[in-house]
Amino acid sequence: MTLKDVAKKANVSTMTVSNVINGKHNRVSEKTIEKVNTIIAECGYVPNLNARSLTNKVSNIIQIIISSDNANSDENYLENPYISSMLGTIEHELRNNGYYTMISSISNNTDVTQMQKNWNMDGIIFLYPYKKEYLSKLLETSPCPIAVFDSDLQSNDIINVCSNDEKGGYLSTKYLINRGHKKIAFVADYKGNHVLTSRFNGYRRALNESGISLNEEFIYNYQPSYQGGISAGKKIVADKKGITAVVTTADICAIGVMEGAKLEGYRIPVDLSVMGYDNLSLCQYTTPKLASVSQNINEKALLATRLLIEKIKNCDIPTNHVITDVEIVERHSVVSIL
Amino acid sequence: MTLKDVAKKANVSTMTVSNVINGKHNRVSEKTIEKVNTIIAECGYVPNLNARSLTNKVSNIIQIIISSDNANSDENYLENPYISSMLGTIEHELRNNGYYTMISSISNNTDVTQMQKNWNMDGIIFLYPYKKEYLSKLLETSPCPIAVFDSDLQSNDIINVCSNDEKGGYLSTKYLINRGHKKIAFVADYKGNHVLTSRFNGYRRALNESGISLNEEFIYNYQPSYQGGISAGKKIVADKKGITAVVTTADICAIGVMEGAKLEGYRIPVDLSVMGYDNLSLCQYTTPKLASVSQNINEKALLATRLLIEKIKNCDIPTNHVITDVEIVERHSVVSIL
DNA sequence: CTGAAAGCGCTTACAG
DNA sequence: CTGAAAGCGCTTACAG
Repeated sequence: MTLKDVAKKANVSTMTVSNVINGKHNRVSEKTIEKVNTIIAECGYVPNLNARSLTNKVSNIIQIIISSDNANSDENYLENPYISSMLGTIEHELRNNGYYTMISSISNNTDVTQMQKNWNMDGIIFLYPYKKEYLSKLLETSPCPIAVFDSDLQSNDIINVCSNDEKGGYLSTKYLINRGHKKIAFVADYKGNHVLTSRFNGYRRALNESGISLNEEFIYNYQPSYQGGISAGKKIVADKKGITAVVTTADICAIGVMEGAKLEGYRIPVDLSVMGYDNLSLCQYTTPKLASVSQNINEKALLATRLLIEKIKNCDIPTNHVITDVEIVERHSVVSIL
Repeated sequence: MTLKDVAKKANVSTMTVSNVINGKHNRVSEKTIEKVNTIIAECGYVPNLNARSLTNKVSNIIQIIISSDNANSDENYLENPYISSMLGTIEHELRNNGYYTMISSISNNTDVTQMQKNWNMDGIIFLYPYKKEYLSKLLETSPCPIAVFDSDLQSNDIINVCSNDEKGGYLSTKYLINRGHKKIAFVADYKGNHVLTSRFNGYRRALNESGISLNEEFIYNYQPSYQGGISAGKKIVADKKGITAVVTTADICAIGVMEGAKLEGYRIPVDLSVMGYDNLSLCQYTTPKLASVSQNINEKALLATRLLIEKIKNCDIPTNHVITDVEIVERHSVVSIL
């Protein structure tokens, strides 16, 4: 069943059917519109979007790229709740705006342009911060708008929705200081990662502001993963430096820290207060429930999607760079020692 | 840059370029192949798949439908780790086989055929068990193979990968019985849901087999959600029926049961042993770590994807219906009272 | 081994 | 308000 078939049944030209379908009602008489619509409904005619894309050079498909600068391409990135939650929000918003969502989790630095050209994608959203160099190279040749999250690339040609990471680190640390903690550890190998470095800078600012001098010994250079957290937690107990609280950069790492410290005999939060980061739903299921910094993931995803759609439609948007706010979510993993 | 442009540069016909691209090397001389390939590489030519789909009536796009028979369409289904983990595995396998993945989370019983026709999708995978009636209606008109998980629809026209739910309920219950438990609760409003009913049947069989008679009072008809679990946990403590262990049908519910029982003063697992279901990564982060029934989600996803691909290519596959195995994953939420 | 013709299903631009 | 022509970029089927 094609346009032509419908046209034949309605005794009109294909153009008339096309105009009815595309709502160009000023070009067709009321009577014809009705006749054509009846036939369309009867036959269950559905337009072939491949053909439409071919003529229009516009596909209404948005490509979502999931990956990391991690070498391991066999990882299932969607098992990361941060990623999958974003994807869900983005897909929902795209669909509500008449766009189709194609996803592809690619290995490091694959050529995205190829797939973009394959399908005439209208836009691309990267679900992970990519290396600056990679993105800027991509930008040069990309025929469609691109959105990304938390990138350190400074460019007016890319939509970049960032979280206020410095503030996140600051609030997390401040929250502990306000409850009497002075010996506060920071767990993350932040060097070389601008997101983690920003969070570290917030940690430093909060200490500074309260007249607590930064102690290099309180910085634990472990990966912000569960295993990294466990190692850090154990080390913190073993070190016996009088640390009473920990700032982390990931919930999963904070959970590891609690686990590691428990394994060495600490009680949480009595002996050690712990702050997470991301406020994943996970936080409610641990014992004690984990206090965390919320990134408002859904807001980030929505903002990026809406800006992308606007840019596709108008080419021009007021701003490409947005910084979203963060906030503390209180739970039971922190104790006041005032 | 189109086929035509490449052809012009190479001084050959578009057909020759097309044959080179599609690897029909018996139709082109070695020399021509080389010449064409050089030019393709130079210009970075990428075929337009919209055009190809239009002629071939084959798009290489697989549609993944995410939804539930739940009315609430605003829910972010990808926040369900079971769903997102499956999606990740499926996308990975599709990509490795040259297929493109389009996702759409739709509200209840939307007409999927329309989108299928729109893009000439080669196949459809449903990430949630749909109502029998809906699926069988869809099957009648679908022009492409369909795969689904855990459906109660009996049909040879649909790929249906099911978990052995009866065995899951059985193993879970048996595991508790083997550790001396006799008063074992079952938490889930299983009636009307064939998956949960199968698990309940397994629970009943295990009891039967051990000469423990089924006590209707030990069946707690709560939703297998966190909140449902909390309510059940509280009720179990309040009821004072001497229940020492709980079989659930979802990890999240089991976590709720632990929480509810704790809130009423029980210690877990000393006062109450709890079994989860699904073996989500969540299980490792609770206190105590949650013993669970593993569904081998990745295996299910892989099986369905591979069968679908085979069916697309060959039209004929040995079997449409596969039942995957389940197994117990031991952790610390169960104590032996022998 | 090579290529001219016709067509996939749609839309733009134009003529009436 | 209506429609015949041409084209989007590719491939199948055929002729040489």
